[in-house]
Amino acid sequence: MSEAARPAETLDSSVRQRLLRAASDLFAQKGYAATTVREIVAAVGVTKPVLYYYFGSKEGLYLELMQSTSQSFLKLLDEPVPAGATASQRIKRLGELAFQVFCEHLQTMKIMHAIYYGPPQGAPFVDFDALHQRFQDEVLRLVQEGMAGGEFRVGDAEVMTWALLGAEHLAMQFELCMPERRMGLEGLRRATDLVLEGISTAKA
Amino acid sequence: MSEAARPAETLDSSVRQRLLRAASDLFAQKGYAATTVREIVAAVGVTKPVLYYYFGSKEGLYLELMQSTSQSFLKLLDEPVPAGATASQRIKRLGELAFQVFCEHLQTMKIMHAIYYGPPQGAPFVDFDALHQRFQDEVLRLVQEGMAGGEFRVGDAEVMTWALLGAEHLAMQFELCMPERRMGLEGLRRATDLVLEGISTAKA
DNA sequence: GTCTATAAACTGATAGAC
DNA sequence: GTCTATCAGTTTATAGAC
Repeated sequence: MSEAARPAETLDSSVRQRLLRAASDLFAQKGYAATTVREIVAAVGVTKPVLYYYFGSKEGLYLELMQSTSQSFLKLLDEPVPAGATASQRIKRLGELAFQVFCEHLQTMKIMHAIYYGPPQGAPFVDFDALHQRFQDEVLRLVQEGMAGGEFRVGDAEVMTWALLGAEHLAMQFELCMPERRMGLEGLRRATDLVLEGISTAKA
Repeated sequence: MSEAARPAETLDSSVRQRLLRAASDLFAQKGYAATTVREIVAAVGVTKPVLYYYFGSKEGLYLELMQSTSQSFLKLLDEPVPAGATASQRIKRLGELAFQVFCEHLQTMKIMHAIYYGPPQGAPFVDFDALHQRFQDEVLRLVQEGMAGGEFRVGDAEVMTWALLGAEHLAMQFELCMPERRMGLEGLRRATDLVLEGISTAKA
């Protein structure tokens, strides 16, 4: 509708976007249950019906946050890879893109982690495991591909996947909880390279 | 007093221990804030004053759980290593012991993660970062030791540490959230070996 | 001291005017 | 699209009986 016709700048500062932003900040800081609809709308400077107009409910707003972030990750899996890329390059590319999406949605990732590791807080169920599994499967597939193509040493592809995902998860956790000592994209690259060198047939 | 003189079996099933166990189960399942003192004592079959006698408060009980688990981890850092052990062997040993402690205190670790990643829930502050940092520092030290001794390739010891810790963290996260697909101690060993082989000068 | 009954406050959510 | 006004359900606090 008219919303789609707006320039991008207007969209980013739209009430809808500002509500999403305020909610993600508050949910991340205080938790889903402890954050009230009143606080969210007050932070944006609008009234409650505006929130219900856009999202139907507090749960709807939460789900919008979760699903939009999940979609950003899932999109990475369907993106076309550069022609002629090696398995190593594809693994690195996927890992880096996922890390960037993670950083762009840092507040939402904080909420996800809090719900995932902690009590549900009354928030509607979201299948975080499935998302994680999709990614793990894709990395496993890429490792098996590289192994079949002679790029990686013959071995247990699952163990190699664990080593690769471990670096990824650690980089994400640092970003979330210890930003002052974070690995950053560059640290993730170097740790991933280290693992990839270890499983590669070619010697650096 | 008399408590110290009791045989170990009696200690494990003492009211104090049963309170700790019940509290860790409830905190892990429902969160610290949502768990009432009433529920804890009801689960053990005692009255509230019993809890206040042993721990002073709900906070005191919580801190006892956190500190006893933290101590189990910190003890690993001070334990004497087998004479003549290589850096690889020391790293593997530390990682495996830490993983075992993690599994033994699984419920408490669940609480730690919930507090660490989520809202404080009114729980008293515990410096989880410091504990994590102590471990990371120790692994880094061992990597540097191995590098100085020619056991590991010359490179960025911090990056190597990240790769090693990544596998450890992933194994712990699986144990916590996806026990049905867990790496287990054996998976951790193999992933750690993979990384260690990659940074070793000796070829397997 | 402990329990129950009730009141006050706050929650997510809605109706209807503009 | 946004507002004012208000809903019903829940939690929280407290007063008062036991």
